Amino acid sequence: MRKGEETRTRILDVAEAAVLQKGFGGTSIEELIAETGITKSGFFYHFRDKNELAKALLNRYIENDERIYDEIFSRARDLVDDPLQSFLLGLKLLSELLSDLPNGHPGCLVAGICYYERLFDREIQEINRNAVLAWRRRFGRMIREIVAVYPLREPVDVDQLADMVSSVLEGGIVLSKTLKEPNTLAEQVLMLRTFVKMLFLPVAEMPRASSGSAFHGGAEPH
Amino acid sequence: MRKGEETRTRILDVAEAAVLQKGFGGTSIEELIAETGITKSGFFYHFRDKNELAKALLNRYIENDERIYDEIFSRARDLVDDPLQSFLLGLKLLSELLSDLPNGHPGCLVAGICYYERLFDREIQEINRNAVLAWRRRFGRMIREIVAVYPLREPVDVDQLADMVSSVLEGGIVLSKTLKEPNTLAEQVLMLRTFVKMLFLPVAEMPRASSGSAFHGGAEPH
DNA sequence: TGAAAACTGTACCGTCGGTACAGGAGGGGA
DNA sequence: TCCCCTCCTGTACCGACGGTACAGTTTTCA
Repeated sequence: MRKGEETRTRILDVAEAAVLQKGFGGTSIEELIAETGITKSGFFYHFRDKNELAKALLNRYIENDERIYDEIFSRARDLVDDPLQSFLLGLKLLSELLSDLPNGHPGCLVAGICYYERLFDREIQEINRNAVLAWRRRFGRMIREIVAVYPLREPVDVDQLADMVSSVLEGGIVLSKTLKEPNTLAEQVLMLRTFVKMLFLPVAEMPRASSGSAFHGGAEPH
Repeated sequence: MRKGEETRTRILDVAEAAVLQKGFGGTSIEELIAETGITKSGFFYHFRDKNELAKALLNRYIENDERIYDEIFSRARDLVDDPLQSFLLGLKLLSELLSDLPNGHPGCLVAGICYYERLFDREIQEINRNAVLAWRRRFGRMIREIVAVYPLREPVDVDQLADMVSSVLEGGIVLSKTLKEPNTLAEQVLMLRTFVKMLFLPVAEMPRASSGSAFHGGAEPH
Protein backbone atom coordinates (compact mmCIF):
# COMPACT_ATOMS: atom_id res chain seq x y z
CA MET A 1 0.00 0.00 0.00
CA ARG A 2 2.67 2.46 1.07
CA LYS A 3 5.00 1.50 -1.78
CA GLY A 4 2.25 1.69 -4.35
CA GLU A 5 1.29 5.20 -3.33
CA GLU A 6 4.90 6.27 -3.63
CA THR A 7 5.31 4.93 -7.15
CA ARG A 8 2.00 6.44 -8.17
CA THR A 9 3.11 9.80 -6.84
CA ARG A 10 6.42 9.53 -8.72
CA ILE A 11 4.57 8.83 -11.96
CA LEU A 12 2.29 11.81 -11.35
CA ASP A 13 5.27 14.06 -10.62
CA VAL A 14 7.02 13.12 -13.84
CA ALA A 15 3.78 13.30 -15.83
CA GLU A 16 2.83 16.72 -14.50
CA ALA A 17 6.12 18.30 -15.52
CA ALA A 18 5.98 16.64 -18.94
CA VAL A 19 2.35 17.54 -19.59
CA LEU A 20 2.87 21.18 -18.68
CA GLN A 21 5.77 21.36 -21.11
CA LYS A 22 4.35 19.42 -24.01
CA GLY A 23 0.66 18.96 -23.48
CA PHE A 24 -1.07 15.61 -23.04
CA GLY A 25 -0.81 14.60 -26.64
CA GLY A 26 2.86 15.37 -26.66
CA THR A 27 3.58 13.29 -23.59
CA SER A 28 4.07 9.59 -24.28
CA ILE A 29 3.50 6.91 -21.70
CA GLU A 30 6.75 5.28 -22.73
CA GLU A 31 8.68 8.42 -21.91
CA LEU A 32 7.00 8.54 -18.52
CA ILE A 33 7.90 4.97 -17.63
CA ALA A 34 11.46 5.51 -18.83
CA GLU A 35 11.91 8.49 -16.53
CA THR A 36 10.11 6.86 -13.62
CA GLY A 37 12.09 3.66 -14.02
CA ILE A 38 9.01 1.51 -14.17
CA THR A 39 7.74 -0.90 -16.80
CA LYS A 40 4.76 -0.41 -19.04
CA SER A 41 2.85 -3.08 -17.17
CA GLY A 42 3.66 -1.27 -13.96
CA PHE A 43 2.24 1.93 -15.34
CA PHE A 44 -1.00 0.31 -16.41
CA TYR A 45 -1.24 -1.32 -13.01
CA HIS A 46 -1.63 2.17 -11.54
CA PHE A 47 -3.65 3.84 -14.30
CA ARG A 48 -6.13 2.08 -16.57
CA ASP A 49 -5.36 4.44 -19.45
CA LYS A 50 -4.12 7.92 -20.29
CA ASN A 51 -7.50 9.40 -19.48
CA GLU A 52 -7.29 8.11 -15.92
CA LEU A 53 -3.79 9.52 -15.60
CA ALA A 54 -5.13 12.89 -16.72
CA LYS A 55 -7.93 12.72 -14.18
CA ALA A 56 -5.57 11.90 -11.31
CA LEU A 57 -3.17 14.61 -12.48
CA LEU A 58 -5.89 17.22 -12.70
CA ASN A 59 -7.41 16.36 -9.32
CA ARG A 60 -4.04 16.52 -7.63
CA TYR A 61 -3.19 19.80 -9.34
CA ILE A 62 -6.47 21.44 -8.33
CA GLU A 63 -6.13 20.22 -4.75
CA ASN A 64 -2.65 21.66 -4.51
CA ASP A 65 -3.80 24.90 -6.10
CA GLU A 66 -6.61 25.26 -3.58
CA ARG A 67 -4.20 24.56 -0.74
CA ILE A 68 -1.87 27.35 -1.89
CA TYR A 69 -4.73 29.85 -2.14
CA ASP A 70 -5.97 28.75 1.27
CA GLU A 71 -2.58 29.34 2.82
CA ILE A 72 -1.94 32.71 1.20
CA PHE A 73 -5.29 34.28 1.84
CA SER A 74 -5.74 32.87 5.34
CA ARG A 75 -2.27 34.18 6.16
CA ALA A 76 -3.33 37.58 4.83
CA ARG A 77 -6.51 37.32 6.90
CA ASP A 78 -4.44 36.66 10.02
CA LEU A 79 -2.18 39.63 9.42
CA VAL A 80 -4.86 42.23 8.71
CA ASP A 81 -8.43 42.30 9.83
CA ASP A 82 -9.97 44.63 7.26
CA PRO A 83 -11.36 42.53 4.38
CA LEU A 84 -10.13 44.92 1.67
CA GLN A 85 -6.63 45.32 3.07
CA SER A 86 -6.48 41.59 3.65
CA PHE A 87 -7.45 40.86 0.04
CA LEU A 88 -4.94 43.40 -1.26
CA LEU A 89 -2.25 41.85 0.92
CA GLY A 90 -3.20 38.40 -0.35
CA LEU A 91 -2.74 39.56 -3.94
CA LYS A 92 0.63 41.03 -2.98
CA LEU A 93 1.71 37.78 -1.34
CA LEU A 94 0.49 35.83 -4.35
CA SER A 95 2.44 38.07 -6.67
CA GLU A 96 5.57 37.59 -4.56
CA LEU A 97 5.13 33.85 -4.54
CA LEU A 98 4.77 33.86 -8.33
CA SER A 99 7.82 36.03 -8.90
CA ASP A 100 9.85 33.73 -6.66
CA LEU A 101 9.29 30.77 -8.95
CA PRO A 102 12.78 30.20 -10.37
CA ASN A 103 11.80 29.30 -13.92
CA GLY A 104 8.50 31.09 -14.01
CA HIS A 105 5.11 29.45 -13.59
CA PRO A 106 5.18 26.03 -15.24
CA GLY A 107 1.65 26.43 -16.58
CA CYS A 108 -1.85 25.70 -15.39
CA LEU A 109 -3.24 22.22 -15.96
CA VAL A 110 -6.79 23.60 -16.03
CA ALA A 111 -5.89 25.77 -19.02
CA GLY A 112 -3.89 22.97 -20.58
CA ILE A 113 -6.91 20.69 -20.47
CA CYS A 114 -9.18 23.49 -21.69
CA TYR A 115 -7.07 23.56 -24.85
CA TYR A 116 -7.28 19.80 -25.21
CA GLU A 117 -10.98 19.53 -24.57
CA ARG A 118 -12.45 16.96 -26.87
CA LEU A 119 -9.90 14.26 -26.18
CA PHE A 120 -11.07 13.72 -22.63
CA ASP A 121 -14.38 12.46 -21.36
CA ARG A 122 -17.12 14.59 -19.88
CA GLU A 123 -16.00 13.77 -16.35
CA ILE A 124 -12.65 15.53 -16.78
CA GLN A 125 -14.27 18.54 -18.40
CA GLU A 126 -16.65 18.68 -15.46
CA ILE A 127 -13.79 18.55 -12.95
CA ASN A 128 -12.16 21.39 -14.84
CA ARG A 129 -15.33 23.44 -14.89
CA ASN A 130 -15.84 22.94 -11.17
CA ALA A 131 -12.30 24.08 -10.48
CA VAL A 132 -12.97 27.41 -12.20
CA LEU A 133 -16.31 27.74 -10.43
CA ALA A 134 -14.52 27.14 -7.12
CA TRP A 135 -12.19 30.04 -7.92
CA ARG A 136 -15.20 32.20 -8.65
CA ARG A 137 -16.75 31.25 -5.32
CA ARG A 138 -13.50 31.72 -3.41
CA PHE A 139 -12.72 35.19 -4.71
CA GLY A 140 -16.41 36.11 -4.82
CA ARG A 141 -16.72 35.35 -1.13
CA MET A 142 -13.79 37.60 -0.30
CA ILE A 143 -15.03 40.42 -2.51
CA ARG A 144 -18.52 40.23 -0.99
CA GLU A 145 -16.96 40.74 2.40
CA ILE A 146 -15.30 43.86 1.07
CA VAL A 147 -18.47 45.14 -0.58
CA ALA A 148 -20.26 44.83 2.75
CA VAL A 149 -17.86 47.39 4.19
CA TYR A 150 -16.62 49.54 1.32
CA PRO A 151 -18.78 51.14 -1.35
CA LEU A 152 -18.00 50.12 -4.94
CA ARG A 153 -16.83 53.20 -6.81
CA GLU A 154 -17.94 51.77 -10.14
CA PRO A 155 -20.84 49.43 -10.81
CA VAL A 156 -19.31 46.01 -11.35
CA ASP A 157 -20.67 42.54 -10.83
CA VAL A 158 -18.98 40.73 -7.95
CA ASP A 159 -18.78 37.38 -9.71
CA GLN A 160 -17.31 39.01 -12.79
CA LEU A 161 -14.74 40.75 -10.62
CA ALA A 162 -13.96 37.42 -8.98
CA ASP A 163 -13.55 35.89 -12.44
CA MET A 164 -11.14 38.71 -13.26
CA VAL A 165 -8.71 37.24 -10.74
CA SER A 166 -8.78 33.92 -12.56
CA SER A 167 -8.59 35.63 -15.95
CA VAL A 168 -5.54 37.65 -15.06
CA LEU A 169 -3.84 34.62 -13.56
CA GLU A 170 -4.56 32.36 -16.53
CA GLY A 171 -3.78 35.07 -19.05
CA GLY A 172 -0.68 36.12 -17.17
CA ILE A 173 0.59 32.55 -17.26
CA VAL A 174 0.09 32.40 -21.03
CA LEU A 175 1.91 35.72 -21.48
CA SER A 176 4.74 34.78 -19.14
CA LYS A 177 5.27 31.42 -20.79
CA THR A 178 5.03 32.74 -24.33
CA LEU A 179 7.27 35.77 -23.72
CA LYS A 180 9.62 33.74 -21.54
CA GLU A 181 9.38 36.62 -19.08
CA PRO A 182 8.80 34.97 -15.70
CA ASN A 183 8.01 38.29 -14.03
CA THR A 184 5.13 39.26 -16.29
CA LEU A 185 2.71 37.05 -14.37
CA ALA A 186 3.56 38.67 -11.03
CA GLU A 187 3.25 42.12 -12.59
CA GLN A 188 -0.18 41.31 -13.93
CA VAL A 189 -1.35 40.23 -10.49
CA LEU A 190 -0.15 43.57 -9.13
CA MET A 191 -2.04 45.38 -11.90
CA LEU A 192 -5.15 43.54 -10.82
CA ARG A 193 -4.40 44.59 -7.25
CA THR A 194 -4.32 48.20 -8.39
CA PHE A 195 -7.71 47.72 -10.03
CA VAL A 196 -9.23 46.27 -6.86
CA LYS A 197 -7.72 49.09 -4.82
CA MET A 198 -9.19 51.73 -7.12
CA LEU A 199 -12.58 50.05 -7.07
CA PHE A 200 -12.89 50.42 -3.31
CA LEU A 201 -10.61 53.23 -2.19
CA PRO A 202 -10.77 56.93 -3.05
CA VAL A 203 -7.82 57.94 -5.19
CA ALA A 204 -5.29 59.92 -3.17
CA GLU A 205 -4.71 63.45 -4.43
CA MET A 206 -1.44 63.50 -6.31
CA PRO A 207 1.23 65.07 -4.18
CA ARG A 208 3.33 66.53 -7.02
CA ALA A 209 2.38 69.50 -9.13
CA SER A 210 4.12 68.51 -12.37
CA SER A 211 3.55 65.19 -14.15
CA GLY A 212 4.67 62.56 -11.66
CA SER A 213 8.15 61.24 -12.33
CA ALA A 214 7.41 58.06 -10.43
CA PHE A 215 5.01 57.03 -13.17
CA HIS A 216 6.52 54.71 -15.74
CA GLY A 217 4.01 55.55 -18.37
CA GLY A 218 4.79 59.15 -19.01
CA ALA A 219 4.99 60.85 -22.35
CA GLU A 220 8.43 59.51 -23.22
CA PRO A 221 8.64 58.46 -26.89
CA HIS A 222 9.39 54.79 -26.42
CA MET B 1 -1.23 28.05 -58.47
CA ARG B 2 -4.87 29.01 -57.96
CA LYS B 3 -5.99 25.43 -57.33
CA GLY B 4 -3.13 24.69 -55.00
CA GLU B 5 -3.80 27.72 -52.84
CA GLU B 6 -7.42 26.72 -52.54
CA THR B 7 -6.64 23.21 -51.34
CA ARG B 8 -4.04 24.55 -48.93
CA THR B 9 -6.58 26.98 -47.50
CA ARG B 10 -9.12 24.18 -47.10
CA ILE B 11 -6.61 22.09 -45.17
CA LEU B 12 -5.81 25.05 -42.94
CA ASP B 13 -9.50 25.71 -42.27
CA VAL B 14 -10.14 22.13 -41.22
CA ALA B 15 -6.92 21.99 -39.22
CA GLU B 16 -7.61 25.21 -37.34
CA ALA B 17 -11.01 24.08 -36.13
CA ALA B 18 -9.64 20.68 -35.13
CA VAL B 19 -6.57 22.06 -33.37
CA LEU B 20 -8.58 24.54 -31.34
CA GLN B 21 -10.84 21.74 -30.19
CA LYS B 22 -8.29 19.04 -29.51
CA GLY B 23 -4.86 20.59 -29.52
CA PHE B 24 -2.10 19.73 -31.95
CA GLY B 25 -1.30 16.40 -30.39
CA GLY B 26 -4.93 15.40 -30.51
CA THR B 27 -5.34 16.27 -34.17
CA SER B 28 -4.26 13.51 -36.54
CA ILE B 29 -3.17 14.20 -40.07
CA GLU B 30 -5.29 11.29 -41.21
CA GLU B 31 -8.39 12.91 -39.77
CA LEU B 32 -7.53 16.13 -41.58
CA ILE B 33 -7.14 14.46 -44.97
CA ALA B 34 -10.35 12.54 -44.45
CA GLU B 35 -12.32 15.71 -43.80
CA THR B 36 -10.59 17.66 -46.57
CA GLY B 37 -11.08 14.84 -49.07
CA ILE B 38 -7.42 14.73 -49.99
CA THR B 39 -4.85 11.92 -49.84
CA LYS B 40 -1.97 11.68 -47.46
CA SER B 41 0.48 12.34 -50.27
CA GLY B 42 -1.52 15.39 -51.18
CA PHE B 43 -1.25 16.67 -47.65
CA PHE B 44 2.50 16.23 -47.54
CA TYR B 45 2.76 17.97 -50.89
CA HIS B 46 1.49 21.13 -49.20
CA PHE B 47 3.16 20.74 -45.78
CA ARG B 48 6.46 19.03 -45.20
CA ASP B 49 5.38 17.89 -41.74
CA LYS B 50 3.07 18.70 -38.84
CA ASN B 51 5.43 21.40 -37.66
CA GLU B 52 5.09 23.27 -40.94
CA LEU B 53 1.33 22.94 -40.74
CA ALA B 54 1.47 24.48 -37.29
CA LYS B 55 3.61 27.34 -38.55
CA ALA B 56 1.24 28.13 -41.42
CA LEU B 57 -1.73 27.84 -39.10
CA LEU B 58 -0.21 30.14 -36.52
CA ASN B 59 0.88 32.76 -39.05
CA ARG B 60 -2.55 32.84 -40.62
CA TYR B 61 -4.23 33.05 -37.23
CA ILE B 62 -2.04 35.92 -36.06
CA GLU B 63 -2.54 37.82 -39.33
CA ASN B 64 -6.29 37.50 -39.02
CA ASP B 65 -6.17 38.51 -35.37
CA GLU B 66 -4.19 41.65 -36.20
CA ARG B 67 -6.64 42.51 -38.95
CA ILE B 68 -9.59 42.31 -36.56
CA TYR B 69 -7.87 44.56 -34.01
CA ASP B 70 -6.94 46.99 -36.79
CA GLU B 71 -10.53 47.21 -37.92
CA ILE B 72 -12.06 47.62 -34.49
CA PHE B 73 -9.70 50.21 -33.12
CA SER B 74 -9.41 52.23 -36.31
CA ARG B 75 -13.21 52.27 -36.46
CA ALA B 76 -13.26 53.53 -32.88
CA ARG B 77 -10.65 56.12 -33.82
CA ASP B 78 -12.83 57.33 -36.67
CA LEU B 79 -15.87 57.68 -34.46
CA VAL B 80 -14.29 59.59 -31.59
CA ASP B 81 -11.25 61.79 -31.60
CA ASP B 82 -10.25 61.68 -27.96
CA PRO B 83 -7.68 58.88 -27.43
CA LEU B 84 -9.18 57.69 -24.14
CA GLN B 85 -12.78 57.68 -25.36
CA SER B 86 -11.63 56.01 -28.56
CA PHE B 87 -9.85 53.24 -26.64
CA LEU B 88 -12.83 52.73 -24.36
CA LEU B 89 -15.09 52.54 -27.40
CA GLY B 90 -12.73 50.04 -29.00
CA LEU B 91 -12.94 47.80 -25.94
CA LYS B 92 -16.72 48.09 -26.04
CA LEU B 93 -16.79 47.14 -29.73
CA LEU B 94 -14.43 44.25 -29.04
CA SER B 95 -16.63 43.01 -26.25
CA GLU B 96 -19.68 43.19 -28.51
CA LEU B 97 -17.90 41.30 -31.25
CA LEU B 98 -16.89 38.59 -28.78
CA SER B 99 -20.37 38.22 -27.32
CA ASP B 100 -21.76 37.90 -30.85
CA LEU B 101 -19.75 34.75 -31.51
CA PRO B 102 -22.48 32.09 -31.68
CA ASN B 103 -20.61 29.28 -29.93
CA GLY B 104 -18.23 31.41 -27.94
CA HIS B 105 -14.61 32.07 -28.80
CA PRO B 106 -13.10 28.93 -30.34
CA GLY B 107 -9.80 29.47 -28.54
CA CYS B 108 -6.56 31.27 -29.22
CA LEU B 109 -3.89 29.44 -31.18
CA VAL B 110 -1.18 31.47 -29.47
CA ALA B 111 -2.27 30.10 -26.11
CA GLY B 112 -2.76 26.66 -27.58
CA ILE B 113 0.82 26.59 -28.79
CA CYS B 114 2.06 28.06 -25.52
CA TYR B 115 0.68 24.95 -23.83
CA TYR B 116 2.36 22.68 -26.36
CA GLU B 117 5.70 24.41 -26.32
CA ARG B 118 8.41 21.82 -26.49
CA LEU B 119 6.98 19.92 -29.40
CA PHE B 120 7.62 22.72 -31.86
CA ASP B 121 10.86 24.22 -33.02
CA ARG B 122 12.30 27.52 -31.89
CA GLU B 123 10.92 29.31 -34.93
CA ILE B 124 7.31 28.70 -33.94
CA GLN B 125 7.96 29.72 -30.37
CA GLU B 126 9.54 32.89 -31.71
CA ILE B 127 6.53 33.63 -33.94
CA ASN B 128 4.33 33.16 -30.92
CA ARG B 129 6.47 35.41 -28.78
CA ASN B 130 6.44 38.13 -31.43
CA ALA B 131 2.67 37.97 -31.66
CA VAL B 132 2.36 38.73 -27.95
CA LEU B 133 4.95 41.49 -28.23
CA ALA B 134 2.95 42.98 -31.11
CA TRP B 135 -0.10 43.09 -28.86
CA ARG B 136 1.99 44.85 -26.22
CA ARG B 137 3.16 47.41 -28.77
CA ARG B 138 -0.32 47.90 -30.21
CA PHE B 139 -2.10 48.54 -26.92
CA GLY B 140 0.95 50.30 -25.49
CA ARG B 141 0.84 52.80 -28.36
CA MET B 142 -2.80 53.57 -27.72
CA ILE B 143 -2.31 53.90 -23.99
CA ARG B 144 0.66 56.23 -24.45
CA GLU B 145 -1.56 58.50 -26.51
CA ILE B 146 -3.99 58.57 -23.63
CA VAL B 147 -1.27 59.20 -21.05
CA ALA B 148 -0.12 62.20 -23.08
CA VAL B 149 -3.52 63.80 -22.47
CA TYR B 150 -4.92 62.34 -19.27
CA PRO B 151 -3.05 62.02 -15.99
CA LEU B 152 -2.75 58.49 -14.61
CA ARG B 153 -4.59 58.33 -11.32
CA GLU B 154 -2.46 55.46 -10.08
CA PRO B 155 1.16 54.73 -10.90
CA VAL B 156 1.10 51.89 -13.41
CA ASP B 157 3.55 50.88 -16.10
CA VAL B 158 2.16 51.43 -19.60
CA ASP B 159 3.52 48.18 -21.02
CA GLN B 160 2.13 46.23 -18.10
CA LEU B 161 -1.23 47.86 -18.63
CA ALA B 162 -1.01 46.98 -22.31
CA ASP B 163 -0.22 43.39 -21.33
CA MET B 164 -3.30 43.45 -19.13
CA VAL B 165 -5.42 43.63 -22.29
CA SER B 166 -3.81 40.46 -23.60
CA SER B 167 -3.99 38.79 -20.20
CA VAL B 168 -7.68 39.43 -19.80
CA LEU B 169 -8.39 38.26 -23.34
CA GLU B 170 -6.36 35.07 -23.02
CA GLY B 171 -7.62 34.38 -19.51
CA GLY B 172 -11.17 35.21 -20.49
CA ILE B 173 -10.98 32.70 -23.32
CA VAL B 174 -9.80 29.98 -20.94
CA LEU B 175 -12.61 30.78 -18.50
CA SER B 176 -15.26 30.98 -21.21
CA LYS B 177 -14.19 27.68 -22.76
CA THR B 178 -13.84 25.85 -19.48
CA LEU B 179 -17.09 27.14 -18.01
CA LYS B 180 -18.89 26.78 -21.33
CA GLU B 181 -20.18 30.30 -20.71
CA PRO B 182 -19.63 32.18 -23.99
CA ASN B 183 -20.45 35.53 -22.40
CA THR B 184 -17.79 35.44 -19.71
CA LEU B 185 -15.12 36.56 -22.15
CA ALA B 186 -17.09 39.65 -23.23
CA GLU B 187 -17.79 40.47 -19.59
CA GLN B 188 -14.13 40.29 -18.73
CA VAL B 189 -13.29 42.73 -21.52
CA LEU B 190 -15.85 45.13 -20.09
CA MET B 191 -14.30 44.75 -16.64
CA LEU B 192 -10.97 45.71 -18.14
CA ARG B 193 -12.68 48.69 -19.75
CA THR B 194 -13.89 49.78 -16.32
CA PHE B 195 -10.33 49.54 -15.04
CA VAL B 196 -8.97 51.70 -17.87
CA LYS B 197 -11.74 54.21 -17.33
CA MET B 198 -10.97 54.47 -13.62
CA LEU B 199 -7.27 54.83 -14.29
CA PHE B 200 -7.80 57.98 -16.35
CA LEU B 201 -11.13 59.51 -15.35
CA PRO B 202 -12.17 60.93 -12.01
CA VAL B 203 -14.84 58.79 -10.41
CA ALA B 204 -18.23 60.44 -10.65
CA GLU B 205 -19.83 61.20 -7.30
CA MET B 206 -22.47 58.62 -6.65
CA PRO B 207 -25.92 60.06 -7.21
CA ARG B 208 -27.74 57.89 -4.67
CA ALA B 209 -27.52 58.34 -0.92
CA SER B 210 -28.14 54.73 0.15
CA SER B 211 -26.19 51.74 -1.13
CA GLY B 212 -26.78 51.72 -4.87
CA SER B 213 -29.39 49.21 -6.03
CA ALA B 214 -27.97 49.26 -9.54
CA PHE B 215 -24.83 47.58 -8.28
CA HIS B 216 -24.87 43.82 -8.69
CA GLY B 217 -22.37 43.23 -5.97
CA GLY B 218 -24.32 44.30 -2.95
CA ALA B 219 -24.48 42.53 0.37
CA GLU B 220 -26.95 39.87 -0.73
CA PRO B 221 -25.87 36.45 0.59
CA HIS B 222 -25.18 34.55 -2.58
C1' DT C 1 3.93 -18.04 6.48
C1' DG C 2 0.68 -16.80 3.40
C1' DA C 3 -2.15 -13.82 0.85
C1' DA C 4 -2.57 -9.59 -1.24
C1' DA C 5 -0.18 -5.79 -3.42
C1' DA C 6 3.05 -4.28 -6.59
C1' DC C 7 5.09 -5.07 -9.93
C1' DT C 8 8.10 -7.53 -14.50
C1' DG C 9 8.30 -9.78 -19.10
C1' DT C 10 6.66 -10.96 -23.39
C1' DA C 11 3.94 -10.84 -27.15
C1' DC C 12 0.83 -8.67 -29.84
C1' DC C 13 -2.54 -5.14 -32.21
C1' DG C 14 -4.15 -0.92 -34.54
C1' DT C 15 -3.20 3.93 -35.30
C1' DC C 16 -0.37 7.56 -36.41
C1' DG C 17 3.42 10.54 -38.28
C1' DG C 18 6.47 10.30 -41.69
C1' DT C 19 9.31 8.66 -45.91
C1' DA C 20 10.00 7.16 -50.53
C1' DC C 21 8.88 6.98 -54.95
C1' DA C 22 6.38 6.19 -59.20
C1' DG C 23 3.07 8.03 -61.84
C1' DG C 24 -0.92 10.68 -63.71
C1' DA C 25 -4.22 14.62 -64.80
C1' DG C 26 -4.47 19.21 -66.40
C1' DG C 27 -3.10 23.62 -67.91
C1' DG C 28 0.00 27.06 -69.99
C1' DG C 29 3.78 28.64 -72.63
C1' DA C 30 7.20 27.93 -76.59
C1' DT D 1 2.10 19.99 -80.81
C1' DC D 2 5.04 19.07 -77.26
C1' DC D 3 6.85 19.60 -72.94
C1' DC D 4 7.09 21.09 -68.45
C1' DC D 5 5.26 22.40 -64.23
C1' DT D 6 1.82 22.28 -60.66
C1' DC D 7 -0.98 19.42 -58.14
C1' DC D 8 -2.06 15.80 -56.87
C1' DT D 9 -3.06 9.89 -56.34
C1' DG D 10 -1.50 5.16 -55.05
C1' DT D 11 1.26 1.93 -52.85
C1' DA D 12 4.33 0.28 -49.81
C1' DC D 13 6.72 0.67 -45.87
C1' DC D 14 8.86 2.20 -41.16
C1' DG D 15 9.20 3.15 -36.17
C1' DA D 16 6.85 5.10 -32.20
C1' DC D 17 3.01 4.98 -29.50
C1' DG D 18 -1.38 3.69 -26.86
C1' DG D 19 -3.35 -0.15 -25.33
C1' DT D 20 -4.50 -5.28 -24.25
C1' DA D 21 -3.69 -9.76 -22.37
C1' DC D 22 -1.81 -12.62 -19.36
C1' DA D 23 1.49 -15.40 -16.98
C1' DG D 24 4.82 -15.05 -13.62
C1' DT D 25 7.67 -12.91 -9.82
C1' DT D 26 8.96 -10.09 -5.97
C1' DT D 27 7.70 -7.29 -1.97
C1' DT D 28 5.06 -6.09 1.91
C1' DC D 29 2.64 -6.64 5.83
C1' DA D 30 -0.75 -8.77 8.88
